[in-house]
Amino acid sequence: MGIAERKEREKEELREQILTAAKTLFLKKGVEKTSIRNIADLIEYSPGSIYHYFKDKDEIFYALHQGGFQQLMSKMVVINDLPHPLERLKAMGSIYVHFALENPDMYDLMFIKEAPLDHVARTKALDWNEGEATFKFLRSTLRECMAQGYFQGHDEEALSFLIWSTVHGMVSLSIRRRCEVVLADRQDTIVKDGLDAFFNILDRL
Amino acid sequence: MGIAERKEREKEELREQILTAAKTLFLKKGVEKTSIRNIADLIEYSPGSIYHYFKDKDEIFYALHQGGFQQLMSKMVVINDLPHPLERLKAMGSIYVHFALENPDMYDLMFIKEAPLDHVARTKALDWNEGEATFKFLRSTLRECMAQGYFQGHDEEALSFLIWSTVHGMVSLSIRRRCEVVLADRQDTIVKDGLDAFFNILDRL
DNA sequence: TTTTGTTATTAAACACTGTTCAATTAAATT
DNA sequence: AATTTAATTGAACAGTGTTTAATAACAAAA
Repeated sequence: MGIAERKEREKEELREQILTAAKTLFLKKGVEKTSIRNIADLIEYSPGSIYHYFKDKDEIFYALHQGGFQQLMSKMVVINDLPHPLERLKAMGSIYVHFALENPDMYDLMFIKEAPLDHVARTKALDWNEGEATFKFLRSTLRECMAQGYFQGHDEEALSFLIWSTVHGMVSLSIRRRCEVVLADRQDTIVKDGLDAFFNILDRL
Repeated sequence: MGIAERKEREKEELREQILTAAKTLFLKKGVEKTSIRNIADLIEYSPGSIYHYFKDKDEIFYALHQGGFQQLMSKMVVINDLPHPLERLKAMGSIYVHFALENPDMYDLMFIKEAPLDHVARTKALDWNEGEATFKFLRSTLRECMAQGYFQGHDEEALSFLIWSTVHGMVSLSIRRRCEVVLADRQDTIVKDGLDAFFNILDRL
């Protein structure tokens, strides 16, 4: 039955086409200003066709945001070369921040926008695998730090959340332009300076 | 010329009516799902009328978000009773977090959504008075801490940004539902636990 | 009191949006 | 060649923010 497989392959191909078109447009204009009709125009199909491949607009951006997590995770692998867990933890922070500042729209989709999580909530899928894997990676690294005597007396889960919040807070204030006016003079360096200050504190903890 | 004044007053009244209608709807349905027509319906005017009082939709929500800052600032005054600057700093953090969790939609508008800052950018008003005042308040409190010997060797501005980022990170991850699945079992307490862990670190710094 | 000028208000229109659906076309199976 | 299945379409629906020409309301001047 090679035909069914070819059809399956063709269907997957168009699905991929829709996704890359959506990504191109969203990186250029943002999620809100990327319409189904825009995507349809770019791949030269009618708007209605899109709905044979995706349930709705949110599903498209949920699929896109999954790719973002793969991208982020692939950048994380380099930390395996670092033997010291605290160095690994700090390297993770650097990679996270750099990823966010280099791919602000993707980061926005992954951690700030409500669209992908709305989709998770609506499909009653109680898990958000992409985000969970990333958080578990942080937790296990922190656990290794604690096993070596760092951060004694702290709750591992709460501290993981606190660390995540700190880096997320810095980049999301930057991405959503809350620094531009409040810290206008050192706009470009404030996130890096904040991260350095954070690392300093982690070292002294 | 009492007539001109009365007209001015009437105009201001309708402006206020639009604002309260917008606030009611936005707290019930969110910014995106609150339309100009919804607001017009509620105050029993035509949609076009709104545009005699506000340039566009963003200007309405910019005005609303200003009210949010007044609300937040009014809650901050109680810290004046605390003589110790570090206690004041921690109290500020608590108030900030509580405000965010009790008024998630307003916090969203003030610190997460792009709408109000888009308005700032478009009107070429290089300052965002509301946000700046709040940040300056944090900075001055931190400066007092440092004057009393706390946080030695740190850059005051960078540390202010780091502290702001930490509390903002926690509440924004919570508001945008990134905790729900990743930390499902302690959803309700994780922000409080994170804040406690943060205070612990500040004490030991 | 009537005319003039200003301001407020409106309905209608424009160009969009996400989404649904009946009709059409295309392709594979019988 | 006829039938079934799947893909694609254009049109429609109900909504969006915003603009604009016409109208109504009202104060000031003649």
